[in-house]
Amino acid sequence: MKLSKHTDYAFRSLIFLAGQPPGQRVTIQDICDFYSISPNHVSKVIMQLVRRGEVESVRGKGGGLSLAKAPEDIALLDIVKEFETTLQPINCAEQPCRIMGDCALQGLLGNAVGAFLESLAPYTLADITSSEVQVLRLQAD
Amino acid sequence: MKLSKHTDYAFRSLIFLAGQPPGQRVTIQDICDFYSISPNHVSKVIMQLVRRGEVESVRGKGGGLSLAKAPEDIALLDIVKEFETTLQPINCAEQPCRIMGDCALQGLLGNAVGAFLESLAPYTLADITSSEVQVLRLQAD
DNA sequence: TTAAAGATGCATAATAAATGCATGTTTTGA
DNA sequence: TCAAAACATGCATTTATTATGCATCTTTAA
Repeated sequence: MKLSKHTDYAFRSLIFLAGQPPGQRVTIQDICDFYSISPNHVSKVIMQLVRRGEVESVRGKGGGLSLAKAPEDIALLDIVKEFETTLQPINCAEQPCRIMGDCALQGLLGNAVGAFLESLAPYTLADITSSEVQVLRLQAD
Repeated sequence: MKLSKHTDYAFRSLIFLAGQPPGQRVTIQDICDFYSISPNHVSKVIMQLVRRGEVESVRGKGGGLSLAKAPEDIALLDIVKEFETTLQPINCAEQPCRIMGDCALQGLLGNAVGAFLESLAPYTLADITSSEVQVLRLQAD
Protein backbone atom coordinates (compact mmCIF):
# COMPACT_ATOMS: atom_id res chain seq x y z
CA MET A 1 0.00 0.00 0.00
CA LYS A 2 2.03 2.87 -1.26
CA LEU A 3 1.65 5.83 -3.53
CA SER A 4 3.28 5.96 -6.96
CA LYS A 5 6.36 8.00 -7.75
CA HIS A 6 4.21 10.11 -10.00
CA THR A 7 2.40 11.31 -6.92
CA ASP A 8 5.69 11.74 -5.15
CA TYR A 9 7.20 13.78 -7.97
CA ALA A 10 4.08 15.89 -8.24
CA PHE A 11 4.31 16.79 -4.58
CA ARG A 12 8.01 17.53 -4.76
CA SER A 13 7.66 19.67 -7.85
CA LEU A 14 4.87 21.65 -6.26
CA ILE A 15 6.86 22.12 -3.07
CA PHE A 16 9.80 23.35 -5.09
CA LEU A 17 7.67 25.75 -7.07
CA ALA A 18 6.01 27.03 -3.92
CA GLY A 19 9.46 27.76 -2.56
CA GLN A 20 10.29 30.25 -5.27
CA PRO A 21 10.12 34.00 -4.82
CA PRO A 22 7.01 35.51 -6.45
CA GLY A 23 7.30 35.87 -10.20
CA GLN A 24 10.34 33.63 -10.43
CA ARG A 25 10.31 31.01 -13.17
CA VAL A 26 11.97 27.67 -12.89
CA THR A 27 12.84 25.03 -15.47
CA ILE A 28 12.13 21.33 -15.27
CA GLN A 29 15.87 20.94 -15.24
CA ASP A 30 16.09 23.05 -12.08
CA ILE A 31 13.61 20.77 -10.32
CA CYS A 32 15.44 17.64 -11.41
CA ASP A 33 18.84 19.01 -10.46
CA PHE A 34 17.54 19.94 -7.05
CA TYR A 35 16.10 16.54 -6.24
CA SER A 36 18.45 14.48 -8.43
CA ILE A 37 15.61 12.82 -10.29
CA SER A 38 14.93 12.12 -13.95
CA PRO A 39 13.61 14.94 -16.17
CA ASN A 40 11.53 12.52 -18.18
CA HIS A 41 9.09 11.68 -15.48
CA VAL A 42 8.99 15.13 -14.00
CA SER A 43 8.22 16.51 -17.40
CA LYS A 44 5.17 14.32 -17.69
CA VAL A 45 4.03 15.02 -14.18
CA ILE A 46 4.35 18.76 -14.74
CA MET A 47 2.31 18.48 -17.91
CA GLN A 48 -0.52 16.96 -15.95
CA LEU A 49 -0.31 19.75 -13.41
CA VAL A 50 -0.36 22.32 -16.18
CA ARG A 51 -3.44 20.74 -17.73
CA ARG A 52 -5.12 20.70 -14.34
CA GLY A 53 -4.32 24.37 -13.82
CA GLU A 54 -2.03 24.09 -10.83
CA VAL A 55 1.11 25.03 -12.73
CA GLU A 56 1.68 27.62 -15.37
CA SER A 57 4.23 26.95 -18.08
CA VAL A 58 5.82 29.37 -20.49
CA ARG A 59 7.50 27.86 -23.51
CA GLY A 60 10.48 29.10 -25.41
CA LYS A 61 13.61 30.86 -24.40
CA GLY A 62 13.39 32.46 -20.98
CA GLY A 63 10.33 30.37 -20.21
CA GLY A 64 9.75 28.04 -17.34
CA LEU A 65 7.31 27.02 -14.69
CA SER A 66 5.50 28.69 -11.83
CA LEU A 67 2.49 28.03 -9.64
CA ALA A 68 -0.77 29.06 -11.23
CA LYS A 69 -2.55 29.20 -7.89
CA ALA A 70 -1.76 30.19 -4.36
CA PRO A 71 -0.42 27.25 -2.34
CA GLU A 72 -3.47 27.57 -0.09
CA ASP A 73 -5.63 26.74 -3.09
CA ILE A 74 -3.87 23.55 -4.09
CA ALA A 75 -5.44 20.67 -2.18
CA LEU A 76 -3.20 17.71 -1.45
CA LEU A 77 -6.16 15.43 -1.90
CA ASP A 78 -6.62 16.53 -5.49
CA ILE A 79 -3.02 15.65 -6.24
CA VAL A 80 -3.38 12.18 -4.78
CA LYS A 81 -6.60 11.59 -6.68
CA GLU A 82 -5.03 12.79 -9.92
CA PHE A 83 -1.87 10.73 -9.82
CA GLU A 84 -2.96 7.49 -8.22
CA THR A 85 -4.10 5.11 -10.91
CA THR A 86 -6.39 3.27 -8.54
CA LEU A 87 -7.97 3.96 -5.19
CA GLN A 88 -9.64 0.57 -4.99
CA PRO A 89 -7.82 -1.54 -2.41
CA ILE A 90 -9.15 -4.78 -3.90
CA ASN A 91 -10.72 -5.35 -7.26
CA CYS A 92 -13.49 -7.86 -6.83
CA ALA A 93 -14.82 -7.36 -10.32
CA GLU A 94 -12.02 -8.46 -12.65
CA GLN A 95 -12.40 -12.23 -12.72
CA PRO A 96 -15.36 -11.76 -10.42
CA CYS A 97 -15.03 -13.14 -6.94
CA ARG A 98 -17.56 -15.81 -6.18
CA ILE A 99 -18.85 -14.24 -3.00
CA MET A 100 -19.21 -10.81 -4.52
CA GLY A 101 -22.38 -9.11 -3.43
CA ASP A 102 -22.50 -11.09 -0.25
CA CYS A 103 -19.12 -9.95 1.04
CA ALA A 104 -18.84 -7.09 3.49
CA LEU A 105 -15.11 -6.73 2.99
CA GLN A 106 -15.45 -4.41 0.02
CA GLY A 107 -17.48 -1.98 2.05
CA LEU A 108 -15.09 -1.95 4.98
CA LEU A 109 -12.07 -1.43 2.77
CA GLY A 110 -13.87 1.27 0.89
CA ASN A 111 -14.50 3.05 4.16
CA ALA A 112 -10.84 2.68 5.08
CA VAL A 113 -9.73 4.35 1.86
CA GLY A 114 -12.32 6.99 2.58
CA ALA A 115 -10.72 7.58 5.96
CA PHE A 116 -7.33 7.88 4.29
CA LEU A 117 -8.55 10.50 1.86
CA GLU A 118 -10.58 12.35 4.47
CA SER A 119 -7.52 12.63 6.61
CA LEU A 120 -5.72 14.46 3.81
CA ALA A 121 -8.67 16.60 2.84
CA PRO A 122 -8.03 19.58 5.14
CA TYR A 123 -4.52 20.23 3.85
CA THR A 124 -3.09 22.24 1.04
CA LEU A 125 0.31 22.82 -0.48
CA ALA A 126 0.76 25.67 1.97
CA ASP A 127 0.76 23.18 4.82
CA ILE A 128 3.73 21.24 3.53
CA THR A 129 5.84 24.15 2.39
CA SER A 130 7.84 25.49 5.27
CA SER A 131 9.75 28.71 5.12
CA GLU A 132 12.99 26.81 5.32
CA VAL A 133 12.31 25.02 2.08
CA GLN A 134 12.13 28.37 0.37
CA VAL A 135 15.70 29.04 1.24
CA LEU A 136 16.93 25.80 -0.29
CA ARG A 137 16.63 26.97 -3.84
CA LEU A 138 18.77 29.95 -3.16
CA GLN A 139 21.39 27.81 -1.51
CA ALA A 140 21.35 25.51 -4.49
CA ASP A 141 22.37 28.25 -6.91
CA MET B 1 -2.89 2.54 -3.77
CA LYS B 2 -4.12 -0.97 -3.54
CA LEU B 3 -3.63 -4.05 -1.44
CA SER B 4 -1.70 -7.03 -2.73
CA LYS B 5 -3.34 -10.24 -3.85
CA HIS B 6 -1.71 -11.92 -0.90
CA THR B 7 -3.93 -9.87 1.35
CA ASP B 8 -6.87 -10.58 -0.90
CA TYR B 9 -6.27 -14.33 -0.87
CA ALA B 10 -5.77 -14.32 2.88
CA PHE B 11 -9.15 -12.68 3.37
CA ARG B 12 -10.88 -14.99 0.98
CA SER B 13 -9.34 -18.09 2.51
CA LEU B 14 -10.39 -16.98 5.96
CA ILE B 15 -13.90 -16.22 4.81
CA PHE B 16 -14.13 -19.63 3.23
CA LEU B 17 -12.85 -21.35 6.35
CA ALA B 18 -15.22 -19.36 8.52
CA GLY B 19 -18.05 -20.59 6.35
CA GLN B 20 -17.47 -24.24 7.18
CA PRO B 21 -19.56 -26.19 9.68
CA PRO B 22 -17.72 -26.67 13.00
CA GLY B 23 -15.11 -29.40 12.90
CA GLN B 24 -15.10 -29.57 9.11
CA ARG B 25 -11.70 -29.68 7.41
CA VAL B 26 -11.04 -28.24 4.03
CA THR B 27 -8.15 -28.65 1.61
CA ILE B 28 -6.25 -25.92 -0.15
CA GLN B 29 -7.64 -27.41 -3.31
CA ASP B 30 -11.17 -26.82 -2.06
CA ILE B 31 -10.43 -23.15 -1.51
CA CYS B 32 -8.86 -22.77 -4.92
CA ASP B 33 -11.65 -24.61 -6.67
CA PHE B 34 -14.20 -22.45 -4.97
CA TYR B 35 -12.63 -19.14 -5.98
CA SER B 36 -10.91 -20.37 -9.17
CA ILE B 37 -7.50 -19.18 -8.06
CA SER B 38 -4.04 -20.72 -8.08
CA PRO B 39 -3.13 -23.23 -5.34
CA ASN B 40 0.45 -21.99 -5.28
CA HIS B 41 -0.25 -18.63 -3.82
CA VAL B 42 -2.99 -19.80 -1.55
CA SER B 43 -0.67 -22.42 -0.21
CA LYS B 44 1.86 -19.79 0.80
CA VAL B 45 -0.74 -17.49 2.22
CA ILE B 46 -2.20 -20.31 4.29
CA MET B 47 1.25 -21.14 5.61
CA GLN B 48 1.58 -17.63 6.92
CA LEU B 49 -1.80 -17.86 8.58
CA VAL B 50 -0.84 -21.18 10.15
CA ARG B 51 2.38 -19.72 11.50
CA ARG B 52 0.47 -16.79 12.90
CA GLY B 53 -2.00 -19.09 14.58
CA GLU B 54 -5.14 -18.12 12.72
CA VAL B 55 -5.41 -21.37 10.81
CA GLU B 56 -4.84 -24.91 11.93
CA SER B 57 -3.47 -27.41 9.47
CA VAL B 58 -3.40 -31.17 9.65
CA ARG B 59 -1.01 -32.89 7.30
CA GLY B 60 -1.35 -36.23 5.66
CA LYS B 61 -4.27 -38.19 4.38
CA GLY B 62 -7.59 -36.94 5.66
CA GLY B 63 -5.92 -33.73 6.75
CA GLY B 64 -6.85 -30.21 5.86
CA LEU B 65 -7.39 -26.76 7.20
CA SER B 66 -9.66 -25.15 9.73
CA LEU B 67 -9.81 -21.94 11.69
CA ALA B 68 -7.71 -22.02 14.84
CA LYS B 69 -9.63 -19.17 16.42
CA ALA B 70 -13.17 -17.93 16.54
CA PRO B 71 -13.90 -15.48 13.71
CA GLU B 72 -14.53 -12.81 16.36
CA ASP B 73 -10.91 -13.17 17.42
CA ILE B 74 -9.34 -12.66 14.02
CA ALA B 75 -8.81 -8.95 13.47
CA LEU B 76 -8.90 -7.72 9.89
CA LEU B 77 -6.25 -5.20 10.75
CA ASP B 78 -3.78 -7.92 11.68
CA ILE B 79 -4.27 -9.57 8.31
CA VAL B 80 -3.61 -6.34 6.44
CA LYS B 81 -0.52 -5.65 8.50
CA GLU B 82 0.77 -9.16 7.94
CA PHE B 83 0.37 -9.33 4.20
CA GLU B 84 1.11 -5.81 3.07
CA THR B 85 4.80 -5.52 2.35
CA THR B 86 4.81 -1.82 3.06
CA LEU B 87 2.55 0.62 4.82
CA GLN B 88 4.71 3.62 3.97
CA PRO B 89 2.96 5.66 1.27
CA ILE B 90 6.19 7.36 0.24
CA ASN B 91 9.71 6.31 0.97
CA CYS B 92 11.74 9.46 1.55
CA ALA B 93 14.77 7.58 2.78
CA GLU B 94 15.94 5.46 -0.15
CA GLN B 95 17.93 7.88 -2.23
CA PRO B 96 17.18 10.48 0.42
CA CYS B 97 14.97 13.36 -0.59
CA ARG B 98 16.70 16.68 -0.30
CA ILE B 99 14.02 18.35 1.79
CA MET B 100 13.74 15.44 4.17
CA GLY B 101 13.42 16.58 7.75
CA ASP B 102 11.93 19.84 6.68
CA CYS B 103 8.98 18.37 4.84
CA ALA B 104 5.60 18.00 6.49
CA LEU B 105 4.27 15.69 3.81
CA GLN B 106 5.61 12.57 5.44
CA GLY B 107 3.73 13.33 8.61
CA LEU B 108 0.44 14.02 6.86
CA LEU B 109 0.65 10.87 4.78
CA GLY B 110 1.56 8.87 7.86
CA ASN B 111 -1.55 10.15 9.55
CA ALA B 112 -3.60 9.22 6.51
CA VAL B 113 -2.37 5.64 6.61
CA GLY B 114 -3.11 5.70 10.32
CA ALA B 115 -6.67 6.72 9.55
CA PHE B 116 -6.93 3.88 7.06
CA LEU B 117 -5.78 1.31 9.60
CA GLU B 118 -7.85 2.78 12.39
CA SER B 119 -10.92 2.52 10.26
CA LEU B 120 -10.38 -1.23 9.94
CA ALA B 121 -9.42 -1.75 13.55
CA PRO B 122 -12.87 -2.42 15.01
CA TYR B 123 -13.64 -5.29 12.66
CA THR B 124 -13.01 -9.01 12.74
CA LEU B 125 -13.52 -11.92 10.41
CA ALA B 126 -16.97 -12.36 11.94
CA ASP B 127 -18.01 -9.02 10.47
CA ILE B 128 -17.32 -10.06 6.90
CA THR B 129 -18.68 -13.58 7.05
CA SER B 130 -22.39 -13.55 6.45
CA SER B 131 -24.59 -16.57 6.97
CA GLU B 132 -25.19 -16.76 3.25
CA VAL B 133 -21.54 -17.38 2.55
CA GLN B 134 -21.76 -20.47 4.70
CA VAL B 135 -24.25 -21.96 2.34
CA LEU B 136 -22.02 -21.51 -0.66
CA ARG B 137 -19.68 -24.31 0.21
CA LEU B 138 -22.56 -26.73 0.44
CA GLN B 139 -23.90 -25.65 -2.90
CA ALA B 140 -20.46 -26.12 -4.39
CA ASP B 141 -20.32 -29.80 -3.53
C1' DT C 1 3.56 -48.76 2.25
C1' DT C 2 0.98 -46.04 -0.55
C1' DA C 3 -1.64 -42.15 -1.41
C1' DA C 4 -3.41 -37.83 0.34
C1' DA C 5 -2.37 -33.49 1.72
C1' DG C 6 0.39 -29.89 3.61
C1' DA C 7 5.37 -27.43 3.26
C1' DT C 8 8.87 -25.23 0.68
C1' DG C 9 12.08 -23.57 -2.71
C1' DC C 10 13.14 -22.20 -7.21
C1' DA C 11 12.08 -20.70 -11.83
C1' DT C 12 9.30 -18.30 -14.95
C1' DA C 13 5.82 -15.14 -16.62
C1' DA C 14 3.04 -11.09 -16.41
C1' DT C 15 2.34 -6.53 -15.11
C1' DA C 16 3.30 -2.10 -13.88
C1' DA C 17 6.48 1.38 -12.84
C1' DA C 18 10.29 3.94 -13.97
C1' DT C 19 13.62 5.65 -17.02
C1' DG C 20 15.80 7.09 -21.21
C1' DC C 21 15.95 8.63 -25.97
C1' DA C 22 14.44 11.07 -29.84
C1' DT C 23 11.96 14.46 -31.86
C1' DG C 24 8.57 18.12 -32.30
C1' DT C 25 6.81 22.79 -31.09
C1' DT C 26 6.87 27.36 -29.29
C1' DT C 27 9.05 31.59 -28.34
C1' DT C 28 12.52 34.92 -27.25
C1' DG C 29 16.36 37.54 -28.37
C1' DA C 30 20.37 38.54 -30.99
C1' DT D 1 15.20 35.42 -39.55
C1' DC D 2 17.56 32.13 -37.34
C1' DA D 3 19.39 29.84 -33.56
C1' DA D 4 18.93 28.46 -29.02
C1' DA D 5 16.14 27.70 -24.95
C1' DA D 6 12.62 25.38 -22.98
C1' DC D 7 8.33 23.03 -22.91
C1' DA D 8 5.61 18.89 -25.20
C1' DT D 9 5.07 14.22 -26.53
C1' DG D 10 5.63 9.57 -28.12
C1' DC D 11 8.05 5.38 -28.13
C1' DA D 12 11.34 2.03 -26.50
C1' DT D 13 13.78 -0.04 -22.85
C1' DT D 14 14.80 -1.35 -18.34
C1' DT D 15 13.74 -2.60 -13.79
C1' DA D 16 11.04 -4.11 -9.98
C1' DT D 17 7.33 -6.23 -8.17
C1' DT D 18 3.76 -9.32 -8.28
C1' DA D 19 1.88 -13.41 -9.55
C1' DT D 20 2.07 -17.99 -11.15
C1' DG D 21 3.76 -22.53 -12.06
C1' DC D 22 6.66 -26.57 -11.31
C1' DA D 23 9.12 -29.81 -8.69
C1' DT D 24 10.06 -31.96 -4.64
C1' DC D 25 9.95 -32.94 0.22
C1' DT D 26 7.51 -34.23 4.59
C1' DT D 27 3.89 -35.95 7.28
C1' DT D 28 0.31 -39.12 8.38
C1' DA D 29 -3.84 -41.89 8.08
C1' DA D 30 -5.83 -45.80 6.01
